[in-house]
Amino acid sequence: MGRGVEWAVHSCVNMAWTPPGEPVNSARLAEFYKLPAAYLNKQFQSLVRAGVLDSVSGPRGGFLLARRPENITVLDIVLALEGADPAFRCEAILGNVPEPALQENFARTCLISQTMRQAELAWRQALARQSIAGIADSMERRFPADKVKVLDYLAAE
Amino acid sequence: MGRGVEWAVHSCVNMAWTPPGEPVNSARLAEFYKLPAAYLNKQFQSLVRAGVLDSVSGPRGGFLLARRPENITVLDIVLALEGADPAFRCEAILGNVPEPALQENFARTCLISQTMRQAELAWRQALARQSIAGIADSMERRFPADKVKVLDYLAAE
DNA sequence: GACTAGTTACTCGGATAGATATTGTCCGAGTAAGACCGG
DNA sequence: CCGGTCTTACTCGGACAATATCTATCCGAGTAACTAGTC
Repeated sequence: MGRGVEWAVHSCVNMAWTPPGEPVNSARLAEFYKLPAAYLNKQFQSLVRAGVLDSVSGPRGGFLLARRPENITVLDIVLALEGADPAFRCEAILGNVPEPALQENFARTCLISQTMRQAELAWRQALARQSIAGIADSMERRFPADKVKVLDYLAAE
Repeated sequence: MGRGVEWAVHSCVNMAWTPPGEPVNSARLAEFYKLPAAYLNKQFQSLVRAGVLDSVSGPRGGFLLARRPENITVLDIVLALEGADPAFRCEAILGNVPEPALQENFARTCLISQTMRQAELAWRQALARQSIAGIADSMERRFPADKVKVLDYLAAE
């Protein structure tokens, strides 16, 4: 899994903390986390294309959540950055076997493919259960001062 | 996920079908599935290092399951080929933030890392539930003739 | 003081290199089978 | 005919390229804010 996922989730949590409608400067975020600014920017572009973020150009521009944080899941972010295709692609190598009879049987009910799909489904469901709002709320409840500090840092200067 | 996983699982199922103690020729398997022989061989080497397969050198050599197929799960194969490290590596970028107070708080209970770990755990559990024996049995029960054909092809010539 | 036009600086966006992991290939070390020879 | 030795061919094993993907960087297009000038 790409490392940009971690950055993106943290960034989205911060965006959930900022006042709605107010964009967050991506360079400032990168500085905050000591990340390569241009690359973080590139990751955000993928999120914009996926409809997770909106972008604002020009001075005092930046990125902001495209919808309410309750409706953005960790899965949305992962799929936006890693691609929506399943990690396990069944190439149906059993369709290549010399016996035509086997081709039909195997292709229809490839148990391996089924197993992989079930596992990946469980993985996606676990990620889909966690929303950005949920993470942001939990963090805020545990460490109330932190949200203020983050916002101060992003707003300062 | 590497494509070798699919090959390896299919191959292990076939090995579960062959008489115990009898190695399967890897080149013959590759020919059966129309796969690059040398690369399949390379994948098997990883499985040998992981203790999933045993290898037999020399004429009439090949690979065979290192333990009973009931005790080999799909997860074993995936971890052997993809590495046992979790796909999501928490780089603890929150440990880089300028505020020392935040470092401590976040590092201890990084909810994002927790979410990712839970998801991956669910994924692994799903894969660990399926054993090679289970897949082989299901296939055989559904299409009894197939096992015979596969064994014939591998044994022929 | 308020409005408008022009300038400026800032931010996203995609196009462009570099690093890393994956995929694929090749040849040598070791081995077991089979051939050959002698008893 | 049987046993032992030697040769031989076969298979794994790891070292070596090619390719794709991920990571990182740079500069241009577009935009909103700011400035200056005018009414």
